[in-house]
Amino acid sequence: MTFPRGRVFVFGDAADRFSLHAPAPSPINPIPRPIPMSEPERSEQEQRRREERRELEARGIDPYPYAWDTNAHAADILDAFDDETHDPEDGERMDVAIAGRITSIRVMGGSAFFDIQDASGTIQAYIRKNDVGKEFYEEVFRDLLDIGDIVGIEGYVFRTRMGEVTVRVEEIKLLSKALRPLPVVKEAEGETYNEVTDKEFRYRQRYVDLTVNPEVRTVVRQRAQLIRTMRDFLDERGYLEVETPVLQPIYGGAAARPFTTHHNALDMELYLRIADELYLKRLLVGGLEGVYEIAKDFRNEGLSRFHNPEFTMMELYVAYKDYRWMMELVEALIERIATDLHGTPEIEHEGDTISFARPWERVTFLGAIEDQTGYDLHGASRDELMDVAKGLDLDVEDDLGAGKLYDKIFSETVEPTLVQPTFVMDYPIELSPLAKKHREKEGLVERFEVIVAGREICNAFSELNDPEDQRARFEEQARLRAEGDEEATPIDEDYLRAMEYGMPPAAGLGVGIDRLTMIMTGQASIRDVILFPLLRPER
RNA sequence: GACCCCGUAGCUCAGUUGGCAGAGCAACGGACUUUUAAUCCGUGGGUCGCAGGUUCGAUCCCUGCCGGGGUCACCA
Repeated sequence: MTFPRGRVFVFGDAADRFSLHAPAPSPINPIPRPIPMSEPERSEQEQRRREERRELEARGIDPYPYAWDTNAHAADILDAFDDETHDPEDGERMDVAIAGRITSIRVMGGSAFFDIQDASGTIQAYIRKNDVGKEFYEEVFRDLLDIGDIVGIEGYVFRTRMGEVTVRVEEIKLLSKALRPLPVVKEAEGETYNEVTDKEFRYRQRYVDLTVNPEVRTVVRQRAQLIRTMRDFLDERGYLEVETPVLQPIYGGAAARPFTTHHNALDMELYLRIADELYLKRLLVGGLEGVYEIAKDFRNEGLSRFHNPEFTMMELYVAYKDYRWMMELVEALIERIATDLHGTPEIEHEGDTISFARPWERVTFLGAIEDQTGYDLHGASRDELMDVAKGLDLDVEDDLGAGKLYDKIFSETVEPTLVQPTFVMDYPIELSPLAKKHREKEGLVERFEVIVAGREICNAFSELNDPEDQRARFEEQARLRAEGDEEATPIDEDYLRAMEYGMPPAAGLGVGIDRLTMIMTGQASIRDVILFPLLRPER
């Protein structure tokens, strides 16, 4: 605990800008300014609220006190009297202490109704001049408290003439004075008025969005529950949650361009991880058998409603299993997540009913392409793939390799058609430098993706554990890289060294948490499931 | 990266074929002691995203820029 050395009295806005104790900036050691020189002019309402704050202080009321004890949340109180005939004043009086933000005030002379929003929801409060005193009611409550302020109230529960469960205020304490006006959103008969809809406003000022658009909180909670269910599911099976490096000297595990950064003391370039895969599989070498990680990956790519440069991935690796076993696990995992969130494995998504009930349909990569296009691409050469792509009128650049061509053909012709969860199995080897060769089919690997609503949400394979094959695959990647494929991964010698000690056969899985959350919560944009999506800086 | 759309009060939005910038809510003053988008009377509030250009005059027309959204490209 530290105390300010001296109190700086503030008479006007100018005094807010600099502490009297701040050392003068020097060219050698510039002092970062907490508030820019050209502070924007304050609106009438902002000035007004600052005046109210000073008036509160002049009256000896701390506008930012330290704590307030509560014994309930709004939803608890409403739940306790959800029966419309049950009068809270029948029987024992229910005393409550709650805290939250004032979202509406309706003054009617000597009494007033106001709404308090807390984490659980909103409840109405009722305050009377006679209960709290004329001076406090008129000069503090009515004149100095505003919509947006955070308060604590104590009182008892009753039901109004209109039947609304309400807290009769016996004590009210300001807990935080809001110096900016909160947008006021009103609702009646299913209509919402003055709803804050501006996407930029909502993403940049998510704190306001969360207050004025309660459905955002629902998505936040559902995302948390989705991750909790996933973690429970994995823990129940005995898999160990681990953490691997974000800062990596060599990146790998996916086809993507990385972010670079620099470590000063070691004077070395580092990459932010694009996947967890190579480190998690090192742990299989170490004998951990079943490991998973839920973490952020970073890919230096464009933004869209499906792409945020940092995103959350769950990766799981289980020793002695293969991709067929992993399919069963994925079905069980996703079905449980859907059921936990919605009470049923069926969800509504963009007009479709999607059922995650097991078992899901299984198709093969090349089989699905043949069904959609009529082309059998088994054993096709790069040039043949190019001809097919052009025959399908796809927009392809002339220098694309076989892997990219397969990917292009598949994602253009097959992916959009897969609405119900579908396993797509057995990918061309060119697309999958870390997956084990198919035990029967030449030129393919044992890999599957799960496509739902036309989007990939999982990627998994029987993990390649033959160090010599792995080296050959890396060398192929290096060749692609030399040819200009910036997403081809570099050779990771330490990873090969680990594998040379012997990695057990294993099944691996990656699940994109953001995209899974989009589907499970019905959100059309990844920015609606990420609290603070990357935006260009404000100016 | 390309193309299309958008940016007006704290919020939601009108608007000006180029001529003093509007409404509802919010705010402020007043009335009202169980309201329900509370109501009633009154008042104030704007760099019309930014910078140029055209024009007697630009929020409006033109150009560039900034920010956002969408589609495409790339990607998971």
